Amino acid sequence: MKVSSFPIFTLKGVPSEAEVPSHQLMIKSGMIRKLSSGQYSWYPLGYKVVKKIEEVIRQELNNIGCREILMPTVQPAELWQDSDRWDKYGPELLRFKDRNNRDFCLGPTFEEVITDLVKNDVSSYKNLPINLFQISSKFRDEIRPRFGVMRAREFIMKDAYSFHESSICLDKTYELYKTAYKRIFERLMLDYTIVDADSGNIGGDVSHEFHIIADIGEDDLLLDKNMNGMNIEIAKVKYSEHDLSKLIKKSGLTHKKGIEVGHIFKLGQKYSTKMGASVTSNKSEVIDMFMGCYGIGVTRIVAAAIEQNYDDKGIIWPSSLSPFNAAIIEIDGNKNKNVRSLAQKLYDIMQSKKIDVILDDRQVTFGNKSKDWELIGVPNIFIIGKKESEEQLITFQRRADNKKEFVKLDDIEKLLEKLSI
RNA sequence: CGGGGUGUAGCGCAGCUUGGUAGCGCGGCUGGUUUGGGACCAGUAGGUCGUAGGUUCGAAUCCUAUCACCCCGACCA
Repeated sequence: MKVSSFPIFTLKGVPSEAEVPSHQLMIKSGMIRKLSSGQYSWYPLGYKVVKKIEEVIRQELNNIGCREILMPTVQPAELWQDSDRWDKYGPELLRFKDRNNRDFCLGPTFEEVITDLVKNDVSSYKNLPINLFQISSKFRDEIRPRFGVMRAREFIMKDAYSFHESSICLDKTYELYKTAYKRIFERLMLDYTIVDADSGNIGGDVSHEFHIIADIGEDDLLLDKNMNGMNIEIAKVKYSEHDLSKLIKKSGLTHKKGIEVGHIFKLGQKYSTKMGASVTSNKSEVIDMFMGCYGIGVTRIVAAAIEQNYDDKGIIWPSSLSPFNAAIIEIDGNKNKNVRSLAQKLYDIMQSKKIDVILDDRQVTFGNKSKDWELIGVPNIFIIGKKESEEQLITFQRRADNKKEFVKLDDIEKLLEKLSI
């Protein structure tokens, strides 16, 4: 792609409303713009990162037999009344009426809709287990939206649901998701940990949270040397205040801040019983289905990843998340034909190798382009100016350490292979 | 919802104390010179001063109400 057809909107300054690094950098690099409190539009640059995360999730869930669906964002109140959550969920459930005065809400989560969906089509144990997921916008009228997309009111979440005839089958599937989640966060190259958690509003008895460790995290975690542990919420329930501080001292637990990016629950029969989602077993018994649900905060991961990967110049994307694998900066390409043709040549080579590359063909000075791509955080930057074009060289800058080196054009394919981008 | 704070040009801000009809930097546009680290010169466009009401001859400035946004707490991916 070329910048002439891929608009980027970097800023020199940053709006005063952004406090944490990820929020500032996302605005400054032009990934997002605020529409209203907790609501953001995604420009191509930011949305590409979202898509990369979605694709990893999609692949790993498909690998465990989970299939993608899409459900409506606007949900009828009746379903929520069936599950008893219409009254229990609280004001973060945004409610409104349609023209016929019927009550609706914007979906913050989809247990009701999916249970209703599946119960109408599944009546035999022979159809189970079933695993379905969607990646879609959720709306929660948060008490206090914060830190940009970190805690937004409208956000993209992957939510998966499983249905079983027995708790044993649910247990097995739950472990399957846990493994898939580990693979997802490893592929995204993020520093994460898994903790025992409180299942909160969603319900159920067993749950684990996946956290990205970061100072601005909103959750308090107690972790041992192997980074295993629990959310402090759970610890408070399990132990008294006194026992807790004793336990922390004795077992050498450390207190870290985490950003919750994934949460898996064993729901059991909570929703199936309330909503009448049952199947007939091989012994002709009617059984309420056992359910699990499994969430990943897609847009939150974008912010969390930046919190773990930035310096004073900007974002430093892990290759798994970067909107582009490589950026080519041409210096004065509008006037210098040799520069332009060398840049085009490198661009063609990369395209033929299926490298996701952006060529900066704007009519701005080198300093502007350089600052922009360092800010945007593309891991591999290639610079072509007068010197390079005369000597058939390319300057290669690695964003991680900003070191530059000359590479002969003849050696460029070797370099690209070495970088495996 | 409680506490704190901010609303003036696309962004960052000054002006408000002590009322006199809006300014600076960045950005934008035009022309020219530039292009290896956010260039320079000249010109130019852009503002219901968050909104409504009040006080006054006169309000960005004083008063009242209201809205929006940000930060600290309780909720969550």
